[in-house]
Amino acid sequence: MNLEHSLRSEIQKAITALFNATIDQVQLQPTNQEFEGSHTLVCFPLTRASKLKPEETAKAIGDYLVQHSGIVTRYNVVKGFLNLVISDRTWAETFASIYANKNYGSLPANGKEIMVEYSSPNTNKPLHLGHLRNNFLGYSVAELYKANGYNVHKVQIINDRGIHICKSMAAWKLYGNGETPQSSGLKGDKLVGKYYVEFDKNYKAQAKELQEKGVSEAEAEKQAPIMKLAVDMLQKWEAKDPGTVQLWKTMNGWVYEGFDATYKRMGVDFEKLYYESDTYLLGKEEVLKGVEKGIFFKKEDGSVWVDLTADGLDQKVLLRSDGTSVYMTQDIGTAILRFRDFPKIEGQIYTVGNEQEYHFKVLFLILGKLGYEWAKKCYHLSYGMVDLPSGKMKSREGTVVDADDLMQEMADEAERQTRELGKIDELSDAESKQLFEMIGLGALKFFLLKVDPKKRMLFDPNESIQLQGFTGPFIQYTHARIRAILRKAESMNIVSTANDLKGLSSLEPSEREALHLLSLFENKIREAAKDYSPAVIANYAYDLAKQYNQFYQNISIFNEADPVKLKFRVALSDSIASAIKKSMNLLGISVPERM
RNA sequence: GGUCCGAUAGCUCAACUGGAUAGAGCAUCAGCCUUCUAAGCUGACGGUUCGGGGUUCGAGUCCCUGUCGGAUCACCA
Repeated sequence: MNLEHSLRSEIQKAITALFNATIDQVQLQPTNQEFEGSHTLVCFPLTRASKLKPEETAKAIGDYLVQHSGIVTRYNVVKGFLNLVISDRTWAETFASIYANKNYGSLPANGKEIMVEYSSPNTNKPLHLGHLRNNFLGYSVAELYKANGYNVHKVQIINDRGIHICKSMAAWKLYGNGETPQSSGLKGDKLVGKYYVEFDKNYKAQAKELQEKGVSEAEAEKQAPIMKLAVDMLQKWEAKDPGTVQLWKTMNGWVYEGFDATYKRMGVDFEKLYYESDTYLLGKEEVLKGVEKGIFFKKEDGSVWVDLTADGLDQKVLLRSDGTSVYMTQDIGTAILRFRDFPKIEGQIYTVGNEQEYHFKVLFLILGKLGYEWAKKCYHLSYGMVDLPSGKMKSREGTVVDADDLMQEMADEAERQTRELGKIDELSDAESKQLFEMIGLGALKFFLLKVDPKKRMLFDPNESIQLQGFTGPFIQYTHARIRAILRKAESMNIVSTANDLKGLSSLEPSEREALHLLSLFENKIREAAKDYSPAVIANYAYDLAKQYNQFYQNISIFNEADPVKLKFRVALSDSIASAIKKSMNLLGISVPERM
């Protein structure tokens, strides 16, 4: 039984009976704290049907509901707002049905499939803070769709080819002396990243030197020997030169090993990986087909373009005059390949930063022009940049926050603060370590996910390691607290069944509030997926935990003499712990048994 | 310059998509551990929702306009 549905239908009945009208949009909202009640009907829009003043309309509906619905016990009217008080018996029934439903918080399978792309790094540099937001977001949105009944495929596209990786390769060849992750003790992605920096340093020095000799800036940038080497390697790679391909494979291999370790610690996973080196040729084919069909056009120099002026955009290049593909070409190929691999998906969600909004607008238009119906179901989950207190992250200024380092710092800080509180003496070393990791990552993920994804956000390191207030650890702590209650109940052999709870006669305000929040869980799961926003769940989990703590503070569970109330309180605690756990799991965060 | 985002308490963020006296956390101050975990709870302080017009029963939310930030408009990815 869904309380809100029942209430809405009772209100409809009342409107029909009283005013002989049907209203498609019943405006129901939570009641403000200062008034009695939980649900409020906004009556202003109903005055046209009722032909009464808002207050009179509210009163009429209120009276009707009290007399006929069996849900509402009393009401009050403030201006045009009808504040409804739900009977405790109804609350008890609502809770009994939630408690009996083991799958509460997961909607039934809907037979639909969807694909979520996230992460999608370049292979020349280690992952950083921006990737963390991307990964946590993508992972969470995928989990949200699962909870909404979808079959979800998590994928990424790895940008494994192009000039960027050739730069690392060139620098390694020149200065590497055969260094490997094994010989250096460096993580593979870090090692390759080191040579990317090395490239940049030498490149700049060489270009500067040339300029001092009187070469123009543009020319110097082309003439720098290390750049020539990188470009040469790119051409050799495209020509499948064995030595170059071998080095490319080796260095990318190092990067993947490094990434795997980072992904593992982040707790994200992928069903299938796509590599641009595999998809760019397909994209090229599709573009050439498009030229034949007259969807795209070729210029005299041989370059291929799409004309999007009719859509209010520009002309956009799809193949260079030398016939090589650009970023867009690859993305066309990747998209098509994915729908071949997973024919049942209805669409794709691309988790990519908002600096690429224009790119995806163009991509979806092109796919539509190529005749793919599913282009309409492709969505760019565009998220804002992560700024530091000092401003944007800039690799040149060394302000990039490394993903591995950050996760380690969070775990260390969690350890420091946990030890200081001294509550975990009975845990083994291994358990403790696991707990620090859970808390540190929980804090980090929650910090990055609690903000609306669309908005740019500020990452303040000092604030992110906070474990009090609106944070992941606060919620984890609440869960651990409830688990302690449940362990005690178990040891006292207190077992609650949905049937026991029907005899419940009255509720305390804090119980009613907690129960009300609990009843909103599935709505929140729908809303979060619809808006592609884990922040909805983060806020919900926080509200729920906060409300539980208030209940916990006000009411002593085990001092209750009435056995039905005692059982109810244990059962309510159980259901809330479970909702907290599921919510946090939707964010990719685990919750501990004790902390 | 064109297009698209954003601006809410000292700071970081909410506000159920047009509803009531705009809410949390942090910070500051004052209370609460003999009780189920004080990573908690209660209270105080804190607002011209960037400025100016408009739409209507009602605007932080919609429209116009100005200011300030950001992104984007490559034969880069």
